[in-house]
Amino acid sequence: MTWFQKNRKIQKQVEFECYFEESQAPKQDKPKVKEARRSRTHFSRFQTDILIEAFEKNRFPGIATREKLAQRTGIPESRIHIWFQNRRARHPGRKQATAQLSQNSQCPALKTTDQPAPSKTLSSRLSVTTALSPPHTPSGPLNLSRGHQKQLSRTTVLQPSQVVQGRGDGQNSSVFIGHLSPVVTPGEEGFHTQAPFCLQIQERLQDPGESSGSAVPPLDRSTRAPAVNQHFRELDQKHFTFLQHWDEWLRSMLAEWIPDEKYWSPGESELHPQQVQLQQPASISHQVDTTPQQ
DNA sequence: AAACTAACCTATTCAAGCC
DNA sequence: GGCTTGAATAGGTTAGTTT
Repeated sequence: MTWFQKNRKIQKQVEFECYFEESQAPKQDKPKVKEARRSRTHFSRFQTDILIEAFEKNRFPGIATREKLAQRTGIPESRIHIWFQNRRARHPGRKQATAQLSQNSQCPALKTTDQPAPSKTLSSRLSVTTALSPPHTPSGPLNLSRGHQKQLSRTTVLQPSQVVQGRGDGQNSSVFIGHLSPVVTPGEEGFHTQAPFCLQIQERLQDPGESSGSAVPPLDRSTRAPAVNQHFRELDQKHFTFLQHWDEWLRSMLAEWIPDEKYWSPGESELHPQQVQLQQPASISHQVDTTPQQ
């Protein structure tokens, strides 16, 4: 499908370029037959139920899951892919992400099952998300000296879906996928980070490369407070140490990038409660201490 | 390193089929 | 005719491969 899409695009371009030449030349009878649409697929109740069940578990199934679903339902994988695309578009969840973000100034990396699919609007906003290696990755510590600025300066504007879910094609292999995400928005006096930072943790799933619509609760400010999220208490010591190192590292990087502390410091006074309160998916809310540590 | 490619995404639109 | 929803398209991304 991708191949044909691209070739149609190229073909159109060629046709456009040749347009004037052809208009001069005698017309040849070359009827451009557009192939008929694929006939509408009718899903049975049984098939739909399976797909809906899968959708509720995971809005972004990877190829492995799609193929399993294809086997279970007898529907071609390509149709399942389309079905999930349409479903995501038409069942975005309770709230609109963009509205939510603009109102609550939340990190774009935050997304839960109940939140809508990430929108293009979001990526077109001035949302700068940096995806960086952690200071102590499972493969070893990261050298944070100034001599390694190249790595630090690698700033990428990511599609929210990629921030949140990673790739759906099985290419994420790390246990934790973290993103430092200061949401930078143009303000009257320059640029402002709207939240200190958000850290998205994604646990290894049954299919290691696969993403899930249900995000693990983000590391919020409470990780710096005595009342540590229950969720993180449950992490083993190794992972927790890793997170602590990361937290420190992120703040050191912020201090370096944005020397003016008022733009990123988690100082209590600058933050509006709305900016601190983090959304928790209903399914895990019982595990997490969501009380803002004001 | 740059170009290319595959796979993925969202947003939008078209259109079949049901009521 | 309106609504739901599968299919198609446009335009974007990342990551892996090739040149």
